[in-house]
Amino acid sequence: MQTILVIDDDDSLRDTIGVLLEREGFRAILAADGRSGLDHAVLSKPSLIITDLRLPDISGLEVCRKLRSSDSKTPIIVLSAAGEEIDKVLLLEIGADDYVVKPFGTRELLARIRAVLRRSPSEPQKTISFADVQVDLERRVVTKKGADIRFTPAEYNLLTFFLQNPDRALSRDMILNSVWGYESFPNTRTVDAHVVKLRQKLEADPNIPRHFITLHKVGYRFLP
Amino acid sequence: MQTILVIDDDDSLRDTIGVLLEREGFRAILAADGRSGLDHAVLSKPSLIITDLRLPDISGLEVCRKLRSSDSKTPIIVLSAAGEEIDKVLLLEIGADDYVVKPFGTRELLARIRAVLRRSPSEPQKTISFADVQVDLERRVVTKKGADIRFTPAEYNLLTFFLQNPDRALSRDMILNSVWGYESFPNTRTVDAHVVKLRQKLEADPNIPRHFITLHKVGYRFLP
DNA sequence: TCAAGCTGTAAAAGAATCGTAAAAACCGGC
DNA sequence: GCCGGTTTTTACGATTCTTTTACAGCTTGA
Repeated sequence: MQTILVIDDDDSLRDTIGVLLEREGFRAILAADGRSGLDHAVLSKPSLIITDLRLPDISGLEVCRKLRSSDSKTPIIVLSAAGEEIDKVLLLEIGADDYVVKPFGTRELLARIRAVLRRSPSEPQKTISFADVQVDLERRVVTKKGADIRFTPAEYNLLTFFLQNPDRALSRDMILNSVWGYESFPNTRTVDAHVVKLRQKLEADPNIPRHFITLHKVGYRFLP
Repeated sequence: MQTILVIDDDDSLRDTIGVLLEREGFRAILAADGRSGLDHAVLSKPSLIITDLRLPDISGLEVCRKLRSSDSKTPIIVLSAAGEEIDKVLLLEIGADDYVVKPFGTRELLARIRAVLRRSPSEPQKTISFADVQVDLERRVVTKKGADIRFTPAEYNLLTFFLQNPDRALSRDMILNSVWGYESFPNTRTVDAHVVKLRQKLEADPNIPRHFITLHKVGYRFLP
C-alpha cells in the first residue's frame, strides 16, 4: 500500500483529503504545519507528498527545498489557494512535480496523484511497521521499541505473511500454503505453535493478544 | 452487467438518462427522491450512483453523506443545475467523485460515467448486506449499524448461507446439507437453535422476526 | 375447539479446538 | 556421527462452540 503525506493547515480540507485517499486505497499521513510535515516525510517515507503553499510556520516552498536537499526522489504536489500567485517556474525548479489550485474536485486531485505516481514508480516497500514493531524486509531484521528481536526463518516468514495480509481472516490452510508452500503439509498445529512464538515476542501481553487474533475454528487474523 | 442508480426528481430528465444508460448496456434504476434513492442504493448495490443536488426531500449532499456512512466505495456523480453554486471542496468532503452541470450532453455524461467506473473497477463481491447489517466475507466480520457483532463459526456459516439464498424456502435438510455437510446429520433441532441465535443477534425484535422467517413444517426463509 | 405435532428458547451436556510447554524429529556444518 | 539450533509433533488442561434436552407456547387441521 502506498503512503501519501498531506501537509495543510486547513483542518477540514486536510481531513477530507485524508478520508478520500484512504477510500482510494492509500495510507494517508496528515500534518498541519511544515515542521511536522518534514518530520513525517523522513519517518514514514511516503510515496508522495502533497503540501499547501501557505503554511503557518515554514512555507511550502521551503518544505520542498528542505525535502530535496536530503531526498531527491519523492514526488511533491503543491496546493495553492485561488488567486495566490504561483511562480510555476520556481515551483518546478524547486522540485515540485505538479500543482493544483484550490478549490479542486476529487477527480482532479486523484488524477494528478495517479499521474505523478505513475511517473515515479514506487519502489517495493522496504519496511513494514505496526504498533511499536518495525520489520526491515531488506535486512530481514525485526525491532520492537528499537531493540532487535531474533526470529527464526519460519517465524519470520509467518510474520511477514501476516503483515502483508492485515485484517483478513486467514485459515490455517491458507497460511500453510502461503508460508510453507504447497508441497509440505505438516500437522496443522504447526501454525499454532508458531503463532505462539510471535505473540511471545511481539505482543505486549501474550495472554491477551491484540495483534495476532484467534478466529476459533477458522484460523487467525492479524490486526496492525 | 453494471447497474447505475439515477436519483432525480425531474421525471423527463430521469427517464431520458435511464433510456440512455440502457442503450449503452447498463442496467438503470430510477428514483425520484432521496429516500427511495438511498433504499435502492442499499438493495440493488449499483456500481455507480448519479444524484441530483436538489431533491424534494433530502438534498443530494445528504444522500452522499448517508451513503458514505455505510458504504465507502460506490462512486457518485452529482448533477447540479446551471448557476447553482457548487463548493468543490464540499463535494470532495462528502465523497462525490465527479459532478456535471446541467444542461449537459449525453456524450459528456457518458464520458464522465465511464471515467469514474474505470477508476473504481468493480471488485468481486467482498461484502453482503441487508437492512442495517453488513457481512465482510474477507474479514469474516459482521456489523450491525456499524457495531461489530461476534458470531460463532456455525452461526456465521448459517448466516452466509441464508444471505446467498435470499427469499427461498429452505428445508432443514437442505440447510443441514449445505451448511453442515453431507456426512454429519445432527438432530434437526440444531438448525432451529442456530436460527434463534441469528435472530437474537440481528433482528430488531427477535420475537417478531422480519428477516429469518419460519415456514411451518418446512423450514426457514431469509428475507433481506 | 382441541389434540397432536411444531417451533422457540434457555440451559445442560457433550465435543471440538486452542494455548502451550516439552519432547521428538530434523538439518546443516564440522 | 555429533552438536546446536530449528521445526514439528504431542499431550493435556482451559476455553469455546455445538448439540441435545426439556418444556412452554404456537400452529394446524379434524
